[in-house]
Amino acid sequence: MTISEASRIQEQVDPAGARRNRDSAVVDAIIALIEREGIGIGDRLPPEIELAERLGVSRSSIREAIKSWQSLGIVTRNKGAGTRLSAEISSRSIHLPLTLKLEAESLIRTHAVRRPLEIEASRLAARNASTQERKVILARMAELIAVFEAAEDWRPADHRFHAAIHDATGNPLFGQIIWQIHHAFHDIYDTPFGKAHLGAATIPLHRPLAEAIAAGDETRAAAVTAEILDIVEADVRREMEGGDA
Amino acid sequence: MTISEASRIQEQVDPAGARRNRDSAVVDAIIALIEREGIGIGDRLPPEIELAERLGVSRSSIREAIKSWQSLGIVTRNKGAGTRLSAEISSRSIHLPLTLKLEAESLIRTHAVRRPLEIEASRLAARNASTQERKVILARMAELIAVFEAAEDWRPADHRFHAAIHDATGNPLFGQIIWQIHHAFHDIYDTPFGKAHLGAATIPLHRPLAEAIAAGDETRAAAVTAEILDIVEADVRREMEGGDA
DNA sequence: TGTCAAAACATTGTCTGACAAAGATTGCAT
DNA sequence: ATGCAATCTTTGTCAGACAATGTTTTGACA
Repeated sequence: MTISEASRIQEQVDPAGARRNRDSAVVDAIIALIEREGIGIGDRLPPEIELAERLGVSRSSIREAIKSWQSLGIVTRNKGAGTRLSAEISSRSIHLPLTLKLEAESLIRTHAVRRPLEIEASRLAARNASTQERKVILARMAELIAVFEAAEDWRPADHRFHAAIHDATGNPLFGQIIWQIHHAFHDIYDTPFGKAHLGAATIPLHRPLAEAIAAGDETRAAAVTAEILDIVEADVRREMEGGDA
Repeated sequence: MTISEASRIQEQVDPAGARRNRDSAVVDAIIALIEREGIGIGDRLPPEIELAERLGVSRSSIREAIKSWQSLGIVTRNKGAGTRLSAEISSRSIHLPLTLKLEAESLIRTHAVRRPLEIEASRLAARNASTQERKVILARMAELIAVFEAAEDWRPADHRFHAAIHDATGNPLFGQIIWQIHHAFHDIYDTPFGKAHLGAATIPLHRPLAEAIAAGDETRAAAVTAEILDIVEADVRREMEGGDA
């Protein structure tokens, strides 16, 4: 028995363990393969035909398994280009799909959820950030303000700044949830309400926020974050009314 | 042209509007069909073959479209029995798939996210609840304490109590997100850490919480909620260390 | 006539094979 | 080297078949 034969057998979908439907077994087998080969975010998965051969199932089954990952945002597929991993996945990943109804109120409601999360994230970052992470936050703040004053599009820099705060909480869930909430809406309106850059008035406030976190002042970090979010919410409400009228 | 022919044409997937991939077009077409036929939660969808014929695409395409709904928890499929809608879906639904990594820290991390959401929910409930909703919260609290003092399983009553608070926020997202987070973990450990009823010590605190919300005292509602969550978190940490040792 | 088991049917699950569409790569001419 | 065309690779869609498993109907029997 050659090595490749042995590995092929090891890779095959376990038919005995398929007390659930085969689909779960295929998903598990692909996850195991991903872990074994060390495929990370941005890397390509093997093509469907190869997966089908190695796992001993048909291409349809592979497609259906990967299809579910696509809708969960774990992979992106492109004709001719292959399938790439866009989020971490492992046997210990779980997925909680939220379905919510998009209505006039949705943006405000989403904001109401984001608000306590962002405030808590700022507080935790002020408490838990390492020296290195505090430096990164200050640096991102400097970049953001520079871009803003140059009158360029400051939103990418804004995202990087807030991502640095989320990283510094020591709890990746904050970043994930906030990012996904943002992402879900970004999918729908590319720029919400046309070209309005909501929250531009908050940019100067990002300096005291960064400084409060860097100084470990939880209370002040939370207060400034609340202030920023209030301004953004006011902007959103104004745009909504303006759009309706 | 017969009526059935006309409706068939009306139903067909619009090939011109398929600037995105066809899959989105198929999904949109099925959603339109669901809305037109008034299919609600628990109802059966037409069989795949019929959908394929009516929408003018192959059964594989139908399957892949519905597959993505399955992974999002919108439908459940059963061999021989058909496909049933298990969540509301409309052209105005959006889906927020969260993927999180399950590790030793997960329960604590999840709790850290739940904490600000629950506190904010209590605050909003105290501010926004209608008279009727305040009555419901008090009633649920009374039930909970009765069950607890009878030494029965109080967790269902606990869920109903907190669900009443979430309902009273006026923002369904709080209830959805908290419930789904809870549900995701419930899927994995049926009872976390065996039969331990974490947070039993918090039940007496539910009375002042309900009363604070009923009285509209935001500050006190938030404070009591924080106290409850602190006790639960301490319980979780104790169990985790006990389990490791 | 009522009940229960078996047969027929309906519906999703999987497989095979084929071609289309579009990105990636290669090789050639300049 | 560069640009362009041909070729290859990979995902997307289609068609048809059979398997697996609920659901409904039928029919025998008490």
